[in-house]
Order: sequence, then C-alpha cells, then structure tokens
Amino acid sequence: MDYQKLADLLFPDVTETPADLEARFPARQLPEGAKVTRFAPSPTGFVHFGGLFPVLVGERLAHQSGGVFYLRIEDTDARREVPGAAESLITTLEKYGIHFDEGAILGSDGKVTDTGIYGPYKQSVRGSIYHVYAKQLVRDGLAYPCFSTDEELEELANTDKKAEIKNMDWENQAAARKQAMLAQRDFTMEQVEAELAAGHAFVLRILADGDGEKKVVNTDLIRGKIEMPVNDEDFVLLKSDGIPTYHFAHAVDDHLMGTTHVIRGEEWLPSLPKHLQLFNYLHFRLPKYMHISQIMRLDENGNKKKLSKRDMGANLNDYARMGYCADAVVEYVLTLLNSNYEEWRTANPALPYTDFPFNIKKMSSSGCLFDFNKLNDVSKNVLSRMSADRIYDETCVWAEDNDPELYAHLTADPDYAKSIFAIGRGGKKPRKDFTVFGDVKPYLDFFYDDLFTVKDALPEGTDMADVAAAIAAFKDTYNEADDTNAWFDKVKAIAESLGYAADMKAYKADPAAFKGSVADISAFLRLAVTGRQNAPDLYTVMHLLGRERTFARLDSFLG
RNA sequence: GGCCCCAUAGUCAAGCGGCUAAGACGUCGCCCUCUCACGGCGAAGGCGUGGGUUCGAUUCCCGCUGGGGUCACCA
Repeated sequence: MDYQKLADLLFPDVTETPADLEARFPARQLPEGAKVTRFAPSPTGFVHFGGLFPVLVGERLAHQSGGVFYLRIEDTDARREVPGAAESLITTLEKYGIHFDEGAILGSDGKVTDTGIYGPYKQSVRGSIYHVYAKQLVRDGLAYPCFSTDEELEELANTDKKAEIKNMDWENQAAARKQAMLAQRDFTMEQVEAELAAGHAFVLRILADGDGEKKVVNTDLIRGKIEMPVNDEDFVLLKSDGIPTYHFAHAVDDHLMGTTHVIRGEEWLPSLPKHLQLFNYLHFRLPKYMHISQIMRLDENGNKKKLSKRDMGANLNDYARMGYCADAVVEYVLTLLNSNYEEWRTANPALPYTDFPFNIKKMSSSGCLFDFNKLNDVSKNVLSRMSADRIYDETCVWAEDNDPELYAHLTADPDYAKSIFAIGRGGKKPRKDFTVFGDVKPYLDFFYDDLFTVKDALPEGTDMADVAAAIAAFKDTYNEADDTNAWFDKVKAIAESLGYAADMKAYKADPAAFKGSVADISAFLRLAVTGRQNAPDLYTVMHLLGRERTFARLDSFLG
C-alpha cells in the first residue's frame, strides 16, 4: 500500500504539514513551572455544578503558577449543540469570577469569538488543522479510511451492541465486532478510489497497535500510577463529516495550544489509553493528566449516583436562583477539592480564596456526595463575613431578579438598608442570620412600615394590663440619647415596678416569687416593635426605626 | 460481562506500621443570654470483609464484597 498516495487521495486539499503548524503555533514562552490549563466544555446546555471542579482546579493551578488558563469550546457534535449554550456558559462562569486569559470570549455582538494566538478556540472551525495531522497519520500508515457505517459493521459481525450489554454475552460478540472492524483495514487502493468516486463518505480510524495484552502506564496527578491495557480498538478519528472526535481533537488541540495539565472528570479515565496512543502516533509530548472524581448524589435506594442534569443543584445557574452567592458555592467546592481549605479559611477569614495555596496533593481520589448542609454552613459563613455594603449590593442583585418588592425597598433608601445590614456585622463573631439571600426579607421586613406585620402572639396567659403599663412606662422614660446600658436599666426598672424580676438569676432561682422577669417585659416591647418574638438587639432596632416610628408601633400594638 | 477507579462515623475528611483514630457539617444535651443570631462546653457515631507480611496493621500485598465509571461517527 502506498500510504502517501492514499493520504493525497483522502486529503487532496491539505497542503500544510505538521511542521507548518508547529511554526504557526510556536511553544509558549513561560517561566519555569508555569502551568497551562484549560476548560474545554461542549456547548450542550447549562454549566453543570460538577464542571466547577475542573474549572477551579485549572484556574488555580494556572494562575498560581504564573501560567495560562484558557477556554476552548468543544463543539464537534452539531447534533447535541444547544444554540446559545456557549454564550451563556461564558456568562455563567463570569458570575463565578472565573477569569480566562485567552480562548473563547464574548464579542461585542454577544456572540462567541476569541482572543489569543493559539486559536481559533472553537473546534468546529479548526477543521483544516485536524486534517493536516490526519493526513500525516494516513501517510504514516497509522490511520485508514473506513467506508462502512456502524450499523453495517454490526451487521457484518452479526451483533447488536445494546443487546450485548443487556445479555452480557459481551465477549464473543465484541470479538466478532472487532473482526468486522479489522476487516476494514484490508482495503486496496482500487477499492478506496471506487468508494470515493461513488461519493461515499468515510470515517478515519486509527490503526491500533492491537496488543490488548500489553499494559500502558500513566501517572495520574491525583491517583498516581495507573496501568491499563494498551488500546487495541480502531476508534474513529474523523467522523464522516470530516469533524474530529473528542479523542483526536484533544490530542491536536492540547498539543498545539501548549496545555501542560489536562484536568478533566474521571469518566475520561477509560479512554486514556486511546489518548496515550494518539500522542505517541503523533509524536506529541504528553501532558500531565489529572482525573477528578465526580460529585454524587443519593438516589431513592440510597446508592450514590452521578449528579445528573435533572437533579436539583445540577445547573450552576440554579444556585443564584436559590439565593446562594457565587462565592459561597466556590468556597464549598474548594472545601471538597482541598481538604485543608477550611482550616486555612478559619485562620484567614478576610483573605480572598485566591490567596489559598491550592495543592494537588490535598485532592481526594474518591467521589463525594453533594451535601446541602455543608453548603449552607459555608454559605452562612461567607455571608456573615461580608461588609454591610457588600451584602447590600449582593442582596440587591439577587432581589432584582427574584424579589422585586424587596429590591424596591432596599434601593429606595440604600443608607437605611445598609445600616440594617450592619447590625451585628463586622466583628469577630458576626451574626449569621442568612444562609441564602431569600433569608434577608423575613429577617428585616419589619424595618419597613408597609412590610411590618405582627407575626407572633403574646404568650398564653399574658396580663394585658402589664403589657399596657410596661409600654406606657417605657414611653415615659424613653430617651434616644441613652446608651444601650442606660436603656436597658430603664427596662429593668419598669420590670421591677410591675413586680417582674429585673435580675434573671434571681428570677431563675425562684420564679414563683415574681410575676415574670425582665425577659417578659422585653418580649412585650419586642413584639410590639418588631412584630415577632425573635429579633436582633432591640435597642439598635429602635434607634434605626427612630423614636416616632417606635412609638407609633407601641401605640398601635395596644390597639 | 471486560477494563478501570474508589473504600476511615449520616456527610466531607486527617492519618501515611505503634495514636485514648484529628477536625468540619449535621444530630442531641448543657452553658452564656432580655429574645434571636453568635460564642463556649460536651455526647452519640467510624477504619466493609477474609487472608497474608510484620513483634505490631486503619496504614503494605492479595482475594472477596460493596459503590462508581466506561465499553459511540457524544463529549
């Protein structure tokens, strides 16, 4: 077989050589140790929560080492492509603060375009590049055209793949299939010419070494040494429309774009031998591989399952809707990614997560279960650490889309709203009232007259005369200039005058000796002013509301 | 079924041959406290299993079991 002739026959339009491409895309000039990583999603829908794992790892590794993090769109399957998915993907990641140094970006027209000298970064428009290498493989006798469709192949082998799996009579049928595929290798130049002349399409298959008994070894950055059978399957390189499969595109792109570390989900592990073989055939330097465990969920039977598209929390955009701020989600993922992250966070509450020394060695090789409890805890802490200004801004962004009423109130008087958010915030032990932004409104609605309602009731058996007396006395002695201690001393005095214990210890020691305690008096006031039994520090609340509104509520409470 | 990955409490996890087997979330109890939210203290709960190796295994090796992934002209 004259491989050169075959190559020309198959790819008559390809005039460039791999050497030309190498010259066009010279190696990157980066400092020693700099890592080049990428996120390479296929635009088939929303960004999956699990996608955040490789994204964060890639981003940290690249930027921590002074390297490059780029975005490549793997749109080689037109049938699965969802219009606008690439665009929304970029927008979503942006909201999570993920910055790409090069690759696919959003143009001024809102469409995907790109930036960087190793492009284009959309695989669908890199066809001619793949063909250069495809031609080389054919010329080297390492790839061949196959004119049979998958169905025809199965017919030849008298098998049905789906049935094989079900019947589990895999081995024999798989062997038959393989035989049928192998038969395709035995073509003659005349046959190829005839097929091409007839206008038949072909797929380009790799000519696999064929010794599945031998092992190939690779050192995974997380799992260590992995030993697998050498690839012996003539897998497809180029589909019949000339577009490459993932495997081929991965090899060519990551080589040309200078990727040093391939970070991807563990579902790729089984196809690693294919990639090792391809890099070898192509004489490409092998990147380092890291296969990340998948995030799981629990199904009805209590088994772990991959967090799939339809599951709650699978869509990264869901979190914004549910009221989680992007930082919290990122922080949660980081705690799963690096086991010492939480420890670091506790020691460095104020630093941005980008200051955390991300370490591959601290990554776990087993898949973990998604845990809303933990996310909630992380989120609560993230929100509690924010400044009043920041949480005001974040809440507004959320409320604009999800709670117009709240949004209107917050933005009507930003300073007032911020002073509400400032309650118990900023110290070493900040209040932790919010897990999600949806918690904000029920927490602070009573600060707004038109949202204020009396939600809770006085305890059973409360003496209304005492309530009225307490409120009257409170109004009589109220002085806005009082500090919190002076204020509370007056409340205590009122309690005492009504036969309620001013000292809680005394009350607890002998409850029967009093009608109640200062806690009860406070509860009366709190209920009147906030409409509920539980609220932040009453003194502060009253000062934010102001004397007039405080009194108005005290008055209307009595009816 | 073949191949591959994984295996410490309900969850996430330290551990890397000798420990009363860290810590976090969740759960429960107590304390603090004018309520709440914090904060503090404490409790319950764990090395899947059988063989080796070793003076000694959670730790190293093998089998088993369990869970997961994968086996496309999808990525």
